[in-house]
Amino acid sequence: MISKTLTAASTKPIILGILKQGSSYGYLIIKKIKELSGGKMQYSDGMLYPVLHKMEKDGWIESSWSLKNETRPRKYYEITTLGKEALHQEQSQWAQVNSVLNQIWEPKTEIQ
Amino acid sequence: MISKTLTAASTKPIILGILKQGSSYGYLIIKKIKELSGGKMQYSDGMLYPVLHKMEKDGWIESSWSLKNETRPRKYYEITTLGKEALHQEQSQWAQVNSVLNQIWEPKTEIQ
DNA sequence: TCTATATACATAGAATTACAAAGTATAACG
DNA sequence: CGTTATACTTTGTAATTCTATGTATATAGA
Repeated sequence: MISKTLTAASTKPIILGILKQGSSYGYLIIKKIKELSGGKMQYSDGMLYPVLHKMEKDGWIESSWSLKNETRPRKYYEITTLGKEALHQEQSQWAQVNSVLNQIWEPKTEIQ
Repeated sequence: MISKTLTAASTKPIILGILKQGSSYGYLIIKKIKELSGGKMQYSDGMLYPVLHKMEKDGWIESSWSLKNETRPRKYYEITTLGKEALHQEQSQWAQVNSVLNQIWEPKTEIQ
C-alpha cells in the first residue's frame, strides 16, 4: 500500500491525467486508479469525491449529470483549460522532485 | 515552488537519502535540500526539525550531540537499520506511483 | 565595540486537511 | 426479495502541518 502523503500528493495529478484522456465520473475514476496501480492505490469514495469537488471549485474540472440513456445518473467530469495548465505544473513539479530524489538515491552506495 | 503535498511526500525519503550518504544535522540538511533542488524546495527550520524528531521517535534515525571540537553544538543524525528499510519501502512506493503517473501521462495525447 | 546576520535547535498552538463513517438511492443478480 | 454493486454526498473528528515565537552563540562588518 502507498503511504498517506504520497497518495495525497498524487491524487490530483492522477485525476487530471485520467480526465485529459476523456471525461469520466467519480466511481469509475476510483476503479481506474485501482486497476492502473495493480491494487496498490485504493481510494474510498469519501476520499475521492471531496477532492473532485475541490478541483471543480478551483476551476480545474467541470461536471455535468449524464443525460445519456444510462442505467443511472452519473456526474461526468471534464478537464478545463485551467486544469490542463495545472496538470503541466504538476508534471513539472514531479519532474523536479524526482530529479532531487535521483540525485540523492542514485549514487546507490549499495557497496555493502 | 513545489506544492505542499508533494513537499510533504518527499521530505522523509529525501532526509533518509541524505543520511544514508553520511551523518548530518538539521541546519545542514535544510541547506542541502535547497541546494539540490536549485532553490525550488525550501524548508523552514520549524518544518524540518519536528520531522526529524518524529523520525527518531519511529527509530528511523538516531541522534547524538557532536562532541567534536566544533564551533557550536550540533545534533548529528544517523540512519538506522530500520531507517534503511523504510528508505527501500519509500523508493519502491515512489516507483509504483511514478509508474501509474507515467501510464496516464505517457500517451501524450498532445495531438492538438 | 556594537550590531546585524548566520548558525543551530526547539515547540506551542492555530490552521488546515484528511478521511472514516454514515447516509441516500437505484440496479442487477441469484 | 435479499444482497451486492453502483453512484454520489456530507459531517465531524482526527491527524497533520507549519507559522510564529523563543533560546542561544558565532561571526562579520561598521
